[in-house]
Amino acid sequence: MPRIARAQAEQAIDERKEQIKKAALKIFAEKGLSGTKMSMIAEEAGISQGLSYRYFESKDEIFALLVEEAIEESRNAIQDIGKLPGSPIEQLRSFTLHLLDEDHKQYFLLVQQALTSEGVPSKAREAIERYSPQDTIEQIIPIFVRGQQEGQFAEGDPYKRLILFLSVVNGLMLQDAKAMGMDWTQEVDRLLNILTK
Amino acid sequence: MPRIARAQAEQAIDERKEQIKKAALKIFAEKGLSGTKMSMIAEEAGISQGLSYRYFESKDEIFALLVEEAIEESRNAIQDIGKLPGSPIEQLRSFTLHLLDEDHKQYFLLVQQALTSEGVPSKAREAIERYSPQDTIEQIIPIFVRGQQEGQFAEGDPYKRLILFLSVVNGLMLQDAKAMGMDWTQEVDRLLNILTK
DNA sequence: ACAAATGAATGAATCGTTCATACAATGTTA
DNA sequence: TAACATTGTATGAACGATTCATTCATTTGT
Repeated sequence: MPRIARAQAEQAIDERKEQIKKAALKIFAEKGLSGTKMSMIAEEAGISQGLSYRYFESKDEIFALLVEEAIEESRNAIQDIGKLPGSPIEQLRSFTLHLLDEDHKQYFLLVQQALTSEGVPSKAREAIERYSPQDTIEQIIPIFVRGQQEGQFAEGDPYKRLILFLSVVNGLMLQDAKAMGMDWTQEVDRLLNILTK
Repeated sequence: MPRIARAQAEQAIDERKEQIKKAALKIFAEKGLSGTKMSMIAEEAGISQGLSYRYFESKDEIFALLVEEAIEESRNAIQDIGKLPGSPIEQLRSFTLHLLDEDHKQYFLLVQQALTSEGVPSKAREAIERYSPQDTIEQIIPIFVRGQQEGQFAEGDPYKRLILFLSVVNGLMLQDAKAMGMDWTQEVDRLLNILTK
């Protein structure tokens, strides 16, 4: 077989894999591990029932793979936040908008699902334990504290404030995912009012 | 059988029913219809697998019964809100605290589950259609509008604002139900910042 | 020819529901 | 009061319908 054809074939395979993963991510994020049926993924991807198994070993493999990617993504998103330009409020604002952004939203929700579901594959469990969302909060705390020192943010326990805030964001995403697709990105400033004074 | 003994027996039956319903409500609110197994209800109630069926026809019957009760509750809670003393903010504050109150929280979540689950028993579906949470918002809108006129609340489409607010409250409850039981009631004023200016 | 794709078929697991059995409380008889 | 009978309550193992991940015989496209 010629090199070129082989390379093309491999690329086609990768594209299919991506297509399936993208569909799976959407459903997993919304419905959780046990709530997602392979048939749903197939339908979302526009392929037949069985085809996923040409590209992946099992449902669990897909889930674990996505969780690992989600964590990787999350890690990247957070590393940058402190280096963003602007005041603490603007930094948090960018970060929140980033979270609410379609792709990241799904990753975020996926990790939530992995945290609250039963029977999560061990591969995924380990990945989460290695980098828990607890760490997310601890990364953001310095920004919040700086905001307090500069007088923009309300006083009080930063940890508790941020938990509240992230819970709200999380809840909003879930709500959004289920019910009508309202666009909350316009309302981020209202949400930030929870933190400011 | 003497009157007295019979009356006692009937009361015992009612108590058992309540015990089972209470357990079921807790689990249904948290896990939804299909997420709740009869075994979970039994465990929560501290009884054996099969006993629920001496007191209820089926899982669906229990669910539908609870949904009807929840709607009844909800209707009552909302009727009063306009008559509460104080400014619009204080009225909304009372209302929110009321929602977050343990029992009502579970009813509130149950209705949400009924709204977003598949395969909801027709009895429950009809009850919800008769009195949807849409109405909840419409009942609250006058209060919000008054708040806007008096300058306490931010400008903008009241409907959208309240959807946002209730979504946030809802999300918080779900979060709360899943993760550690943090007490958010202290944070209600922060949440109300979403609505005020 | 051959890989890609299909979707019906499989079979294991899940879970609502039932049922044979045990138990406790009350009633009956002597 | 003691022995027995009766009734309603509770258990948890077993049943059977259904669901769903996975497989595979077949078709499609190149």
